[in-house]
Amino acid sequence: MHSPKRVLFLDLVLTLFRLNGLLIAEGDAMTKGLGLTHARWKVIGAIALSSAGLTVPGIARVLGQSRQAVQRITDVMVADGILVYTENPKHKRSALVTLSERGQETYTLLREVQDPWAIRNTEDIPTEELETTLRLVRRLIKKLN
Amino acid sequence: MHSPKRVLFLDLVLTLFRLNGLLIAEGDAMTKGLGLTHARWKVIGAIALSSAGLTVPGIARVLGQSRQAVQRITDVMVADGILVYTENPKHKRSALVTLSERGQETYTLLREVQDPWAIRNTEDIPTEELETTLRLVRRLIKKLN
DNA sequence: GCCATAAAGACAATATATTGACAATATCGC
DNA sequence: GCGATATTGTCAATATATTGTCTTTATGGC
Repeated sequence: MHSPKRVLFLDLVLTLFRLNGLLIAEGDAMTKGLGLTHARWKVIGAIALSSAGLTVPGIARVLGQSRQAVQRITDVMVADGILVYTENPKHKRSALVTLSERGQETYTLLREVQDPWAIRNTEDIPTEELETTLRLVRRLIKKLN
Repeated sequence: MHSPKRVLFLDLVLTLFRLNGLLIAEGDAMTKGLGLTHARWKVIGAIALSSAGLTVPGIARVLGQSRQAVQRITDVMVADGILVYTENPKHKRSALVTLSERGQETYTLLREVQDPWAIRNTEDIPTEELETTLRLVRRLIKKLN
């Protein structure tokens, strides 16, 4: 059982855990001035990146967490006036979660720190490598579903 | 600011969050019979994969979390007889965290489910792609440090 | 060796996430 | 349409993680 891919894979998994933690810490540091926590900017980011519109369980699937955890944070964010539950034409019970006007302003501010950060982090990385990685990550996700 | 790499990167970050969650869920399902939780098998995995030996803050760095969170779980695992704090020749105060005899047995059982899983998940993925991804992930980690 | 700076353990407060369970409602194959 | 199955919202208990703070000790440059 000395498959080199086995070790490579387990190493990758561990390294992904680490990157995950660092990304969250980085995001929190970056958004400190905006009154956001990672639980919040993750939700905002997921909504913003989705073209179709997302329900609470949909956000949970995209973020890889339990729908209950997402429900909790979206409820708070709706109460805070950042998000709005809007009617879902495709599902009578499960509302679409959208950005309120204030939420959009917050997202604009988020983009102002996030965009330069994203560009800074990728300027010396070939597009091709980013694509390969994204493809592989998606492939792994498909296996785990 | 229509850098395609920007969108690619943000998409990657979100996708990594998702994979992270799925990996944890998968690991928990896989280790259910061993009485392990993800907080525990992550620590065991980190120790096992490190050749040098790790301290509590060292494990925290590898896993990308706070040293306090790791301290908490290692304290519990030492109390449970899975881990042992052993003297650290390189640092007088910060003990090395090692597997007890029972911890090693647990690790053996862990390997028995983990190895087939790792092989199964990579059998149709070229080694080269795994290496590219691991390299890119490491590169991002370095930037975020 | 000395000293400024960094690292580590410890404790507490709080935030976030998982898990399990239940009722209500959608969805989809037929 | 109908009915089995899956999904969703909700509530509660618990586990896990972050953050802030303080004290104690290492570490590394001089």
